[in-house]
Formats: sequence, C-alpha cells, structure tokens
Amino acid sequence: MPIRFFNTLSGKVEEFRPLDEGRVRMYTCGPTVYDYAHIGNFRTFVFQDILRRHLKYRGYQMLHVMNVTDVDDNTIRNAQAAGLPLRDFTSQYIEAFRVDRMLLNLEDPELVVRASDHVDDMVKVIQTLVERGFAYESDGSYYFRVKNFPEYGKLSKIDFSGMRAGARVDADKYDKDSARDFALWKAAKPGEPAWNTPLGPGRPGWHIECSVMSMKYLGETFDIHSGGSDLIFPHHENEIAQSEAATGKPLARYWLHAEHLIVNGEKMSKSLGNFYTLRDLIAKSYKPSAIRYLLASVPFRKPLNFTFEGLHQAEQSLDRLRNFNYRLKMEKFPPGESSALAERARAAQSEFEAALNDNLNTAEALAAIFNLIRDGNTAMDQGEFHQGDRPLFSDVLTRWDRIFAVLEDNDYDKLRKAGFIQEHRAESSVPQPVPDGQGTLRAEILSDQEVETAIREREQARHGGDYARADQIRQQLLEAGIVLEDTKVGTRWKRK
RNA sequence: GGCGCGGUACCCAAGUGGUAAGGGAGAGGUCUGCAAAACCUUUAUGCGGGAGUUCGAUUCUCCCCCGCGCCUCCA
Repeated sequence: MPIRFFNTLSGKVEEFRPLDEGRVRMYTCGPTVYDYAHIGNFRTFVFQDILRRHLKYRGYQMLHVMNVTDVDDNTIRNAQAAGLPLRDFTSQYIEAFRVDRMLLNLEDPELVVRASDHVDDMVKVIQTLVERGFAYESDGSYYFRVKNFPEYGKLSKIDFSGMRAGARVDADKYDKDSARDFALWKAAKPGEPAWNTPLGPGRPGWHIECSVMSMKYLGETFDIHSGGSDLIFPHHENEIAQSEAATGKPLARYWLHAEHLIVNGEKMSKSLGNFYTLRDLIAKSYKPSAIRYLLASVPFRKPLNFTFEGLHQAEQSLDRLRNFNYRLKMEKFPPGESSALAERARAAQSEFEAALNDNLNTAEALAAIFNLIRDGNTAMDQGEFHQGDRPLFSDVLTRWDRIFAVLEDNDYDKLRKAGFIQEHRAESSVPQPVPDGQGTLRAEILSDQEVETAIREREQARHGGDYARADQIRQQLLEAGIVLEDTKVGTRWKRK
C-alpha cells in the first residue's frame, strides 16, 4: 500500500515516492536555541518523529538532517543578557533540547547541524547567487532579489504580482531595493558577533542556513522538507528561492507542515501566561510519555488544542494501553491458540498501518489498537485467550509502538537520567519534592527496593487477615505516588 | 483585506454521497477481602447556521457566522 502525504507545494494529497528507491532524504527545521523549546515546538517535532518512524517501519533507510539555528537576533540578544559568548550560550540550549528529545522518545536524526558551523558554506552560496544575479550588496549586507525569481510564492500560494514595492512597508527603512527582498547576509554591527569573510564582516541571515545545510548533506534535490505551518512563509518560501536560484533544481519534492498547537483555544504566549515548556509540565508531575501521546494523538494537519484536561485524558488512555500490555505479558493463559484471535490481531495491524499510510492518521491508528485491546481483554476475561495467541498480539503491539513509542513505562528512568528526580535515600522520612530553583523539579522518589519491601509486608498482613494494616500500607504508598493492584498473579505496582 | 487550517456527543477526536470510529468522563451491572484493573450495557435522528444539487448530505456547491495561524526573520 502506498504512503500518501498532503504536500503543501501542490496543495493535494499525493502518493509518496522517494527519489532513490528504499531511501528517504529528509530535512526538518529544528529549534532556534535561545531558550527551552515549548510544547508547540514539540508538537511539530513529535509529528516529525512519527513521520520518520513510519518511514523506517515501511523499510526506508532514513537520512534525516535537522538544523539548529544558533545565530539570529534572539540568540544574540539572550546571550548578551546572560553575559555569555554566543556559542556557549546556545550550546546550553542545544543540550537541553537533546535531553527533552530523550524524554519524549524522539529519535535522533542522522545529523543535527548547527548554523554557525556552516558560515563558509553559506558565503559560497551567497557568492553564487550574486554571480547569477539573484543577490546584491547594500551597505555591507546582501539581499536576495525576489523579483528575479518569478516562482516566488509558489509554496505559500501568495500572489505578489499585484503588490507594489513599498506599498506596505516604508521602503526607506531598509537598504533594500524592494521591501520584499530578504537578507542573506547582515553586515556586522557593533557588539554583535561577526564572521570575517570574503563578503565582508557580518553574520548570516536566517533562511540561508537551511538552503546551505540541506544542499550540503542531502543534495540539491531531496525528498521531504518539513516544519511548523508558520514556516511556510517566509522561511520555506525563501529557502526555495535561494536554493533553486542557486542550483536551478527543485529543492524538495514533498513539503509537510504541522498545524499549530493552541492552548485553551488561544495562541500560546508568555503574556497570556499559557506558555509551557516540557520542563514546566514535568514540574507539574505530568509524564513525558503522556505528553508525547497527547501530541501524537491528533493528526498533524489539525490544530491541536492543548488543555490540562486533555493531558489527563492522555494519561488515562496510556494507562489502558499499558494495562493491557502488562496483562498480555504476565497473565497465565490456557494452552492452544485461536485462529479467530489471530485474524483479529492481523486485521488490527493492517488497520493501523493503513491509517498511518493515509497521511499519518494517528487518530485512526489509535482506534485500531484500542479495538484490538478491547477484544483481547474480552477474550481473556472469557478464558478464550490462549498461550499461543500471546506472541501475535505482542508482535502487533510492538509494531504499533515502533511508531508511537509510548508503551514502555520508563518515564522515571528517563527523568532520573535527565536529573529531574532522584531516589529517596533517607530511611525514615517521606520523599519530598525539591524545587531546584530553575523552574524545574527535582523530586525524591521511593526506590524500587523500598516499594517491594513494603509490598512484601502488605502481603504478610493480607495473608494474616490484617486488612487494616494492608490498606494502610497501600495508602501510604499511594501518597508516595505508587499505585498497587492485586491481580491473580500477584501484586502489581506502578508509579503514578 | 489576502492565503491556509478548523467548527462532529460533557471533554478530546476519526470518518463517509446511503445513514455517525476510538479515547476520556458519567451512570448501571459482573468480578474482587476492599480498592484498582478488566468486561458488559448506556450517553449525537445528530455532525456551526442557511440555501441548493441529489432518490438520499454530516460528507458536494454557494452564502453567512465563529475559532486559530500566516501575510518579512514565531514550530
């Protein structure tokens, strides 16, 4: 079955066929590293992760390049405010972004590249654009001459032909021939970082980095380019202009754009107080896997309305998935197998695969797996689920999770790895959350060993008929964030 | 104003020219020392509003209303 994507360039859903059989070259616009990435950014990055995971699932070898913008007005401003050299400042947020990706189970792209490492390459491309008549110098800055690139607007579908230069913007404010022209290279200003290059001292404009780095690592034409919908114009439109003017070849064949995340129906902004980073949500005790689930559950071309109720619902849904997975692994089933269940499992597999092939319809892919879970649970309750059915169900779940990556309950391991929580050390006192003074949370948690000791004590109380004591222990553990469930095969525990 | 994405039950959210997936929440029931988990039943004659096309529209067309985004450096 072919994969179909909505291509912003054509405005239609199209069958996906990469240039090289079996291999996909993809470029995605990563963050500007002047602060922690926010959940709106991660909506797009989770979409891109689902995209690459599905392509891999379909057997494609990926060459995925993600850029990091580490030189622009924002990074320069914040680095100065922090009193740090630009590179040191941005390196901190590149590292924070790496940790956030780890927490959200985002696969690492094959290459993550920094704009500031490619200034020489950018200079060469700008020189080419000058030679070809697409760029000009003015006061030490270089601009792209939009009117020489007639296809300008083909991605964003903006028709510029009727607009007169200077009609909207006071042209005198700029040293540009036309208000629409955009900067390729910005002349050095006092107090700002600058590179000494054949173009003169200065720093790159925003768009040129992506043209240059994609060309360098993926070639002049590659398969997929993606980012948030706000990048369609001007960023991606300008990339197309620069790249195609320089090479004479199409830049990317499929353009995929994620719609924005909004919060409570409003745009997320710092002034509205509804602006959240991943760390903000972790500090409120939400699990990264639930955040990933929520961000993945709405197909990428739909606006995603983020609410805390929605996040809570995602947690509940995730529990349902994991409960079934646990039951599948741990419960004892009668020998034999059922051909009806085998058929059911394979049907669910083809349903979720078809949903993802259809422009990454994650909502439908979720429905397919929940239907399977209900049928599996029902069969188990009725004693009709057999040992021989286990491997197939397990296989389908595992396949599904190659895309969604939420099944394994390893949030605490990851939070510990990130340094956000630590195990409880003292013997007597109850673990306490400890704010670390940076808006994140370092909480102490009970160790696995402590939990298991308490569970053994409760088991003894239960066998002795001392239910009051058993319930007390269960309550104490609950207050420490540990949930107990008595099953046929013993007591299961999990972290809330 | 231009371009784009949306408006489906209490909440989130699929989908189709032929009569509304899935998840959460609520209610009742089964199971269990209790709880939790799980299962069963149940919750939209209805898919923003109006008109049209059609045997038939939530799905197509037109108009209108509302939300969100972009329109020079925001994922």
